[in-house]
Amino acid sequence: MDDRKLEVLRAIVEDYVATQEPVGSKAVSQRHALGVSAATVRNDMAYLEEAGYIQQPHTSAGRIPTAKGYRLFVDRLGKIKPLSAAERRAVHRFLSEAIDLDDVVTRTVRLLAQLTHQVAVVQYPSLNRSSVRHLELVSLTPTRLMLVMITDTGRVEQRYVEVPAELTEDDVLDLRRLVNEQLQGKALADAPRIIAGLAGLARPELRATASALARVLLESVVARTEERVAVAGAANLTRNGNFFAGSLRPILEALEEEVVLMQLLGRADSNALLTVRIGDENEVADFREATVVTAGYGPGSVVGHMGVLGPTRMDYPGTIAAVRAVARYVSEILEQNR
Amino acid sequence: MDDRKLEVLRAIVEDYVATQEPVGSKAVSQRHALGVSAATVRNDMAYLEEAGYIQQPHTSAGRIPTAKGYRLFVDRLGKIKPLSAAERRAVHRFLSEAIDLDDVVTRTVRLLAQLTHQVAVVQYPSLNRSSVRHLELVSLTPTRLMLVMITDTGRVEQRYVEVPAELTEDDVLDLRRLVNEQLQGKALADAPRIIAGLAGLARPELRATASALARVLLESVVARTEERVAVAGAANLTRNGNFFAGSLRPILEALEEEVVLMQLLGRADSNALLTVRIGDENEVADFREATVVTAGYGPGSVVGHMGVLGPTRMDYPGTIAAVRAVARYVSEILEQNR
DNA sequence: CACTGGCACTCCTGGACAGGGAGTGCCAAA
DNA sequence: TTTGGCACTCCCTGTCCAGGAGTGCCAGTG
Repeated sequence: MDDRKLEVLRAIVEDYVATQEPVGSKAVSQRHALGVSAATVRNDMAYLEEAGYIQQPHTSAGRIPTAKGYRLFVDRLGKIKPLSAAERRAVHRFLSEAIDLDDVVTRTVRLLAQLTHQVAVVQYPSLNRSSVRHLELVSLTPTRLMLVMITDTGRVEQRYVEVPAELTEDDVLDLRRLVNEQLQGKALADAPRIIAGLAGLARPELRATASALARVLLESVVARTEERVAVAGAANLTRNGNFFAGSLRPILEALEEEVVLMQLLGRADSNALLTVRIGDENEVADFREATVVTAGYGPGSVVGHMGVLGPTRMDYPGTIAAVRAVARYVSEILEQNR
Repeated sequence: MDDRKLEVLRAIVEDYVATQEPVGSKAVSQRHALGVSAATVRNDMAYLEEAGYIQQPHTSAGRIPTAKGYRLFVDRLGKIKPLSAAERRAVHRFLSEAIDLDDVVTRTVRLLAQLTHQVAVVQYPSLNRSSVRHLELVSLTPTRLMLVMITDTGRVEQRYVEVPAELTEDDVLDLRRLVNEQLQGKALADAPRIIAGLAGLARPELRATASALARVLLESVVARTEERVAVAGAANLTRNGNFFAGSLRPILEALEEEVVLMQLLGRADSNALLTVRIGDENEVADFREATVVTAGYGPGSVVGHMGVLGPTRMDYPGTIAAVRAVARYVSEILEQNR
């Protein structure tokens, strides 16, 4: 494949992204300094179409890139355009004002939506890869406890525990000491094993209570694990004239399904720094017309993913840069809070 | 105003809500057993239009209700149609499976969206009207604490506290005892006053630390107070053919602005059990074409509001019934968790 | 051999226009 | 007060036509 043909493809992608209209040979030869005439561009375009990189919505219309064309653009042509210094400062400032972990996630998702003008999705740090920092037991009534678990990513989970017998202050202290001794510093992935043996270690008269506690602990470790996601920027779906072929309906519905969102982000179990899934490359049926750009984040190892969802005709260099930059800053912040 | 005229208005509202098309005199006289001819209905319609209850999109079209018409319908004509027994059971079951307060809110908002086929908004229980049940201090590093506040509505707030001096275990115990002694059981509304005096009560060598702690406490009591809202069912905006005149854009944007949502729900500072704001009655400009049905909820006193947002041409009896029923169940659940 | 200008062809788009239909307002009669 | 009749208005749909943009192909040129 010719160098010039690649340039023609780039021109088509860039113009189409900018104008949202099929781009013709004349426009390409004029607006991009290729040094050849429109007729030559036409020949190249015929080749590119034959090869499946571009297509015509109908005869006598200009060309638009196919998913395969965008893929080539992303892989070989798109230089990532870094954020401006001002943008970087703004990102940094905004994120460093966060008051707790939830706030970091909330701010991140808004920031991504705003920077990219697209729908942003951020996964809350997965519990799986974090470890227990502290467990707190608070007695509410004699037969009711509140269990609060704090992880090293700063996440807090709380649960009510109904216990079978009345507890004294000392009982609660005992239990608190026990669970902390056993679980503090342990990875959540290992927790279920440890929790299973918990009841056996308690004083005989506290066995029943300890096993009720163990049951709830297990739930809160296992059940809610990496379920939560934050979404922002749904309004951006209406930019550029409702880009999704049909209605917004299925997209808006999918955006409220946590399971779907997890698929969207999560399949990137790869540790790749950044993933771009274009059109058909998406496994989620509703997003076959969309592009998803995701990145992992976390202090050292990856504890979650974030990304944006937009039309295949998106500004790839800009979007990729934004996602990458934000993921890095968030990772830094988590690192500091370690 | 004639009884029959009211019946005509009801017929117009019901048919328009059902079909989404202007309704003509013939349809009214045929489908609703009024026992009069179309010509008579036409006379009544002329009157209703004169009085501002209905209007014509253009000459030679049927009539559609105005906001004033809906208002009359709601006030005088709409018998609320209660949920079916099956629905009530489903609501109860779904809500009682919630595992903590956040989960109650999440489930509630989804439930409302599903029951009403509209956009649902639920305010997290306001901190203002709740009181402190327990404060927990966990030392993370010698100069860093985590503060966890548990309120009697079951809400948990966490914050990091950077302290100026290194703390021993005993120091932390001391501080924990102090803040709990002072704040436990106190209403959050009274908390700022108490917090102000906190530093003065600490041992001299802990003064600086106590005042850092007080500062953070104050923030977490005041700042985040009743800021959070949950939204669900945005996809329902696309039902019935994009009901909002213009694009969905401003609506979707408004739904991501917590401030706007609070206005939407909050203005109902009235303790009215249920509020219906139709069209212009809404103070938020973006929702002038919409109807908002809200209800307060809480154990005994109102601690938050919930509601749905939909087109003025909504199924009022059904929607009102659903909002009322859900608000009641949620209140019951909070009551139990007291 | 690659590039270029010219030309006929295709197909979308928007405006103009007419016919059909639904609904109204008014009037005279019961 | 109600009713049937009738003329009128206006929207909606489909058709037609001209204009425009873009293409493919071909023959000519360096």
